[in-house]
Amino acid sequence: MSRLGRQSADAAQACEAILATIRRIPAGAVATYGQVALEAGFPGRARLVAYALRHVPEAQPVPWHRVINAQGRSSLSPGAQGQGRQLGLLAEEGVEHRDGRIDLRRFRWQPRSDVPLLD
DNA sequence: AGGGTGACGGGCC
DNA sequence: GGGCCCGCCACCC
Repeated sequence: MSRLGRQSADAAQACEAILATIRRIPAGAVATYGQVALEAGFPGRARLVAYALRHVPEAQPVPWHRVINAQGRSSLSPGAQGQGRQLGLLAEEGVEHRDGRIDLRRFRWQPRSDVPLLD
């Protein structure tokens, strides 16, 4: 198992579900922590997403930079290694920001909402 | 066994 | 718009 440190089997399983959800976020879109939690089956547990993200090995193919907070901002520490890095990666994917703020109305990931529900 | 700490968020004011 | 408070809960002293 990819057990990071010592964490409960429960938490490890939750993290996997969360990372799997994050992998579904397409380039050019972003999702909030709360949104990922909900989509992964853990409504109201945004902090669990933060926890999962904190422990993602860099080598792993998880688009961590596509997860931002509900204010449309990076929750990483200010600086080139934190917010700058995340905003840079997002910019490469076409996600624009004004003074570090991303317009969620434009770039929020909308899982399967594109499915036309014809009446 | 307690208390503190978060890559959070919603509700209020 | 911004700030505060409180719920959340896994982990770490």
